[in-house]
Amino acid sequence: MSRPENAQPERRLTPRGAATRARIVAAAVELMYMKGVNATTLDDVRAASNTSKSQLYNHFPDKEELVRAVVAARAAQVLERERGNLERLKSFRGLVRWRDALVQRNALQNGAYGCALGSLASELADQDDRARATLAESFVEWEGLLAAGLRRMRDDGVLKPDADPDKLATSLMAALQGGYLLAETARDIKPMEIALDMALDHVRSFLTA
Amino acid sequence: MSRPENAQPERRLTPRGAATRARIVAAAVELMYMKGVNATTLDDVRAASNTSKSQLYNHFPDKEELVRAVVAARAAQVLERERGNLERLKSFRGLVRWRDALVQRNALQNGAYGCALGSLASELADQDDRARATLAESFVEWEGLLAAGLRRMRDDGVLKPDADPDKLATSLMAALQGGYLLAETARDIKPMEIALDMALDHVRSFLTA
DNA sequence: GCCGTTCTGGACTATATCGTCCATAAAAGT
DNA sequence: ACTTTTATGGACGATATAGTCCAGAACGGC
Repeated sequence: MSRPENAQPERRLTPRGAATRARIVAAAVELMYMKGVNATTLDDVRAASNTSKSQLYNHFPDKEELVRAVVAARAAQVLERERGNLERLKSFRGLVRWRDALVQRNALQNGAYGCALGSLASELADQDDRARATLAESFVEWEGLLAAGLRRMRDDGVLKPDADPDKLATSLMAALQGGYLLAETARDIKPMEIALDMALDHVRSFLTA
Repeated sequence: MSRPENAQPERRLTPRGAATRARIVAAAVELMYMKGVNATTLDDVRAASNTSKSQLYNHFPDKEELVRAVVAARAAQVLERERGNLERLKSFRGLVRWRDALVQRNALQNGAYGCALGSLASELADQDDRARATLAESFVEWEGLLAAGLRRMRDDGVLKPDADPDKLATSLMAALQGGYLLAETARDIKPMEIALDMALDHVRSFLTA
């Protein structure tokens, strides 16, 4: 109650504390991506982050809150990257480059682990409603980046006037997520490429030239 | 070694034993769909199936094997259903009916839990390679049902000769899976409809008439 | 009906995992 | 410099969970 003007930081953090917290979250993000949320124990996180039990519980009241921090961190990270890839999108070639970057990145691990956001969503959506809500917002924002680019293309006359940027963005995102899942399961990038190429073809059908 | 001609049944099962085993698997299938595999405990399964610890371990050496049985059972179930929906597919309208059935079913739970196979795949693909392989085969078979229908359409002149049934099937499956995931996360069927409609539009672009 | 096999109930063990606690160290505020 | 707050290490406790075991009931083959 002493600092009513700022609800966010429950407590003051020294630089050292902030660094520890960041190390914990970074380790948890990585572990939960590779092993899954439920299969990652706090002891795994403690070991990987070179911290101790008291540090974990100093920063997070329980595992659920750590998971939420992981979701928030991962979402911020993915959106940051995608902002870089999409904020200047204004041509079909740009969309192809976007596709290529995602495929290439996923090819490095042969599709393993899937989409950093998608796998969290699949595991958490029916288990933690707050995490689900954050993930839902993140997908909306991600689609929003696509939609904004598509809208620019439409307004520039690259896409026909009847192209619906929002629906196209959702379609692209679904193809991407479905592609990730099939690639992860098959341990083969191919289905992801096919899925994205179909979605791109659909966008292409709205091209003016 | 006494029954080298049949590797499958490790042991004889009485009708009662078979019924118990089926009850265990059915309960586990349901629980793991709703709560996730790792979040489902053997005690949950025991209680839901009205069995005891010894019954669980009489039929499955460990949890991992139960999970594999769950994967196999769910895959068989989904493929059975999809066989019914797709084996007579031979028109675009049939494809639309297929889409509608899936959307309607998923709408009943507002998208919750996602695809019965997809959510298992997401959780298990990087955790149990045998489960992953089974799921990968199941997706291939599911796509195969779609591909067979699309091939019939092409051979009947409904689709143009340059339509690629396999690629179209993979695209449809990716759109379906991505749609499931977005719907599950948003708790809203809409993105699934949009994703499938785009994929159908893509098929439509190969229509002759 | 008898005998061996399968099936069942449930107590029991071992361990993994979450979470608590406290003494001490480090840092910040004044 | 001194006090207060924040950070740390790690022992400890409580519980959840996987897995074992065995005595006895039910069942199938003959």
